[in-house]
Amino acid sequence: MSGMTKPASKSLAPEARPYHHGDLSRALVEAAQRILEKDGPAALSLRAVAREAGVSPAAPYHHFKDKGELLEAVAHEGWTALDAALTAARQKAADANERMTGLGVAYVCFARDNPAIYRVMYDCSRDKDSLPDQLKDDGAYCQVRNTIDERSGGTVSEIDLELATIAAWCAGHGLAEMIGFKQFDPLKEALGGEEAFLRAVFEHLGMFARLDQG
Amino acid sequence: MSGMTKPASKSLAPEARPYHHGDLSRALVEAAQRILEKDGPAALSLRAVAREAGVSPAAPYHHFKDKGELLEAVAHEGWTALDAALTAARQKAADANERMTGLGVAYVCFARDNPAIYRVMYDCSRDKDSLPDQLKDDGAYCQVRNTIDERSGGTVSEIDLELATIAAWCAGHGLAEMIGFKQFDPLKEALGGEEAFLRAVFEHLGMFARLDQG
DNA sequence: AGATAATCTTTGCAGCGTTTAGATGGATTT
DNA sequence: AAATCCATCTAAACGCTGCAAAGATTATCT
Repeated sequence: MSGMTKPASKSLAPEARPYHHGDLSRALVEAAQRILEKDGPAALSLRAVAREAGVSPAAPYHHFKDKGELLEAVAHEGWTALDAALTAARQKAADANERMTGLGVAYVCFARDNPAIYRVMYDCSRDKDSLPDQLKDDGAYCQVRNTIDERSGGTVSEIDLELATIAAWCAGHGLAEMIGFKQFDPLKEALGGEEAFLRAVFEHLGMFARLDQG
Repeated sequence: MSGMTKPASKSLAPEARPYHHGDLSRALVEAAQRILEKDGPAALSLRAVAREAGVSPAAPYHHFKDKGELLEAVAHEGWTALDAALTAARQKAADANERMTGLGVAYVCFARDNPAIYRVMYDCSRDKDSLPDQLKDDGAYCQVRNTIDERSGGTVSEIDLELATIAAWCAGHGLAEMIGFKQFDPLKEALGGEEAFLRAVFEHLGMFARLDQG
C-alpha cells in the first residue's frame, strides 16, 4: 500500500470508473442512443439513461438542465446524421430529377431505419415550434433547397424556391411518418418493394409541377 | 326517510353522483377531450382524466383495459370530426381542382385548430402501425381518393389512384405537423396569411402532375 | 497547502400506470 | 320479497418516473 494505490485501482478494475467520469455528457447521449435503438422511445427515461451510463439518477442534471435538454442533444446528432445521409444520396444521383427523387427516398429510408431517433428529432422540434437552425446553414433543409434550385437552373424566385422546398420537405416527413403503415403493404408488393413504392409516391407528388409551368 | 330517499338524494345533490355512474366510458372520453383542449397532450394522464370525471384512479380500468385504449376512443372521435370537416370542405368547392386544394387546406386547418387531438390520432396509429379502418369505409381517406378520382374523370388506374391519394395524404400530414413552425412565419406574411400560404404549398405539390401526363 | 468550484451520490417528494382486494348496489333468480 | 350474482366503483399498494436539496468527493486554481 505505498504510492501505487490510485493507478492500481484503475488498472485492476477497469469497469469501476473514477468518481469524476471524464466526459459524462457524451456518455449520456450515447447511452440514450443505445436505449433508443434497443427498446424504442418509450423506454427512454432519464433514469434509464443514467443506469445505462453507470451513474446515479441525479448525475445527468449536472450536464443537462432537464430531460428535454438531453433529448435535444440526441436530436442534434440525429439531424447531423440525416444531413450526412442526404449528402451521400445527392452525390450518387445522375441527373437533376433523379437527384431530387433520390433525396426523398434517402430521407424516408433514414426515418425507417432510425425510427426512434427520428421521433425524438421531431418531438423536440414540436416543443420549440421550429426546426433546428442547424438545418438552414448548409444542413439537410438547405440541401433540398439547393437541389431544387439547381434543377430549375437558378431561375426560380426566392418565394417559389422556398415554397417548393417546404412542399417537398412536408411530403417527405409525412411519408416518413407513415412508411411503416400496414395499409401500404399491398402497394409495396405490387410495385416490387418498398423503395420502388417510395419512388412512385414521390413521382406522383410532381414537386416541380408549378416551377415547370411558371 | 320513507320511500323517497333515492330520488331525494339525486335531486338535492346533483353533483354527488350515484355510486354507479351510468355512462362512465362516455364521461371519461369527454373528460379526456376537455383536458386535451385545456392543457395539451402532456397533461393527459389517466389519473387526471379520472379526476376530471370525478371518479377514483382505478375506475377507468373497468371500461378500458389500459390508457392506450382510452386514447384510442378519443382518437376515434377525432377521425370522425376530421371526416366531417373534409366533407364540409368538399361540398363548398366549385371545380375539381379547387375541391382538391380545399380538402388539403381543410385538413391542415383541422390539425391547427385541434393540435392535441390530432397528435393523439397519429400517436395511436403509430402504435398500431396502421391508420384506422374507419378511414377506408367512406371516411376521410376515402374522401380524398374519391375527389382525386372525380377530377381525373374516373379514367385513372387503381394503382395510380391509390398512389396519388397516399401522396396527397402524406403531404397534408407533413404540413399539418409543421404548420405552426416559426420558419414559415415570414412566408405566411409575404403571401398574405396562413391560408394563402397553405394554398401556395399545395399548389406547388401539383398532386396531379403524373395523372395529367399519363 | 488550502480554498474554491465542479462533479457525483444519497435521500426524498409528488405524480404516474397498473394491480389487488374489498365495498356498493342494480339486475336476476328463486 | 329475499337471496344471489355480477358489473361497477373505491382504497391501498407497488414500482416506476422527473426532479430538487443536501452532502460527499475530487480536480483546479491561488
